[in-house]
Amino acid sequence: MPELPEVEAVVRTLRPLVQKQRIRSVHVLHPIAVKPQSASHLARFATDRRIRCVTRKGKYVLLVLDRGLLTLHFRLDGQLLWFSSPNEFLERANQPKNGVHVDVAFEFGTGVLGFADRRHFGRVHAWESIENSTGLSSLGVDGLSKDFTVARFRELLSASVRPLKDFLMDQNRVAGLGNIYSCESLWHARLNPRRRAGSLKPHESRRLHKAIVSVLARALECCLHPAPDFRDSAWWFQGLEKILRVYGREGKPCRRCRAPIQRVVRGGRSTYYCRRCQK
DNA sequence: CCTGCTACCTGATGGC
DNA sequence: TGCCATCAGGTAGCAG
Repeated sequence: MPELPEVEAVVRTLRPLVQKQRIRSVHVLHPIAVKPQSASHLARFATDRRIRCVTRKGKYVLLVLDRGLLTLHFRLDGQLLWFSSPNEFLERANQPKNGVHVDVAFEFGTGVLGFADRRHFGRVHAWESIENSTGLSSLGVDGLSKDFTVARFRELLSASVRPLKDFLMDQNRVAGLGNIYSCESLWHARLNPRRRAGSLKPHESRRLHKAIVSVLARALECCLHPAPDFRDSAWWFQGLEKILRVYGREGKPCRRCRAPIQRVVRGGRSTYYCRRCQK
């Protein structure tokens, strides 16, 4: 459940389920999901704590407790599941027949929240404070926040010599963009992914800022309708493909100028762009 | 400090 | 059908 809009939609769905609830118990079924922390640390930390609020920073979900906080990160394939009772959880989770996969579960008075990721990339961590988490504390300005202004964005761009694509993927500059929405933003802004961040003219950085904001807002709208369904393990965001203009369209005509879309690979990640109209 | 590369895992898909 | 290669929406950790 990767990029910022998807995570935001998850947070909004999760909030009414667990906010103000007390965590009765914690079950770590696959300890790899809490690495490099330990199952006992997470259990000790979270058991009997109340969730003060559910929020988000970049692609991290934050469960702020009455003391400390938990972070959930879905990486590539993680998702949340909701079971209406401990009984339902026991019957459905990690059963050999038709079982849904669960790595970590939090039991509440109203139901059980499962964190699932069969690929075991996703993580659940416990922290005394945000500052204690290197990943969290170094995050840049959130792409959906009010602090993401053109002026701030220009400052960040001018301080970097990296290619725009790498710059946008760097969570420590602007937090929340991943591979898909980086490609999409660059396409909307008509900018070549290889351009150096610091080389943008003022009108170009304004264009890119506007593109990022609108791409994220549009995707979020899409992610909220319909809202995530944690009861259905097969559920996934619908209709995102119809808002994508360039991602995944290698060889197909650019929706602006009809030139074929290029795919280039770096570090195992694909970048899609139009050679003709992204300069 | 910055940058670039690899490891971490599993499942789906497509070519032969 | 089976086998193999490739691909997947991400980040931490490391070397240079």
